[in-house]
Amino acid sequence: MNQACAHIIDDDEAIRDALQWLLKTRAVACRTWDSGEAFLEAWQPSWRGCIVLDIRMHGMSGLECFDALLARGCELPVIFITGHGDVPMAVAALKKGAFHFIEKPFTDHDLEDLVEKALALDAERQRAAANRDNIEAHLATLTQREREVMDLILEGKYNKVIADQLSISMRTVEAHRSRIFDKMAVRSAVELAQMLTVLRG
Amino acid sequence: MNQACAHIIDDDEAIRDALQWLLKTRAVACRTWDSGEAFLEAWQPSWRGCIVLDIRMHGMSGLECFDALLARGCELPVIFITGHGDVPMAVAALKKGAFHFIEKPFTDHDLEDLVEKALALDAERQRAAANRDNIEAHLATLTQREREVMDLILEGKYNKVIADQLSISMRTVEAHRSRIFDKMAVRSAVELAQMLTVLRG
DNA sequence: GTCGCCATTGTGGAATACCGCATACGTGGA
DNA sequence: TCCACGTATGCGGTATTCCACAATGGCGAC
Repeated sequence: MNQACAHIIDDDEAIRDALQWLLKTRAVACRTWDSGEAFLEAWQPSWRGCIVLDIRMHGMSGLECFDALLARGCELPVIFITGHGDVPMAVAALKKGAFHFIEKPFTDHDLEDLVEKALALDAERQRAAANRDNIEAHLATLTQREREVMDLILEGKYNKVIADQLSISMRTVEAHRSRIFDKMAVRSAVELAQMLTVLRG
Repeated sequence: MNQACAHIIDDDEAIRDALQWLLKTRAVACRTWDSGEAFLEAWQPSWRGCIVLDIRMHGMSGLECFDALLARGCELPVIFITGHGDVPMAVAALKKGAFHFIEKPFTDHDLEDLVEKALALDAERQRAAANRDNIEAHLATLTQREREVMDLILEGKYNKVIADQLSISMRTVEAHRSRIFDKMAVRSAVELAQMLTVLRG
């Protein structure tokens, strides 16, 4: 399930099948869901790809499903499909972060194009997230004390000042500093600073 | 003209007057324009505030005006106003970066609220831009050579390595380094790195 | 209990950064 | 022409970093 995959959520089986067939001919992996509830129950944060979400469904609407996903931290690009145009709805969805909002009828090409772009966006986001995860994994190996020392290093303070501030000896600060650079796989405080501003910026 | 100001662009004088009156009662400074062309000719990059832009106008349409503004680097939040709902148009405008897309009829409160939020967004952007401008102003005082040395410092290299790479002596690198810190108003390479990652991140 | 991890401190020395002062050359403007 | 500025270099001294090695006490896991 770590494969990028277009999730088609629609309560109309005929449409699910049609979309799935369309995307499969374009070599896009698909998975279909017959309701927002079903998708929400199954969804895992590690999933990649995008979501094609029908607005009007029995039970939970597409918009409700979207809201629930956002609340759970799902960042998959969402392409909304709707039968009848509604500008305020489209505006609200996009301002909340939806990827696109398209009205029926649309051409095969329209949807293929949208799905491809959504998948590309997600791939790009995943690359950025992988960077952050990697840095955070390094950070996680630091002990509490090492993190305190690191914070002070990142303020550009001398070991001497850090030692005073933490009421420990300079030697200890040096030992921490050395281990920090080692664990974070950097050679200088400058590299460390750049690494972490990527994380926070 | 450095005052935040809501620019109302509409070829219907009655609407211009109505919107202007509405916003003025809310203590929002306004300026009105009877065409996209007129606004485009007058617009200056230093202007702050937001734009309320009618879609359908004689001559240049609101969307054309928007495209032209984007091409010129205008980043003012744009609130589109349209008489007849058109989802694809709204989606396209928002994906290009428009702030909002609202259909007539709307209530006074709707527009007041949108304009206030757009102004707040612009104010926030201006704060961030002021930061960047400040840093760039410092950067601009650096000589060519100093910038080269700075780039190498930001790669975490020792003065010795920098000297080798630029085929100059370590002493000279030290001199540059000192002036760089002085001009950039920082005390350490770490601060410099953080300053510049803010600029680039 | 023993082992490993963490925080702590220490020694001593080599490498590097940081600072003020002085000098020199070329270029462009007053 | 003289002055300001950017670039480049050097000296001497102090502060700081970086490194390898060694050691102690606390704490949780096996």
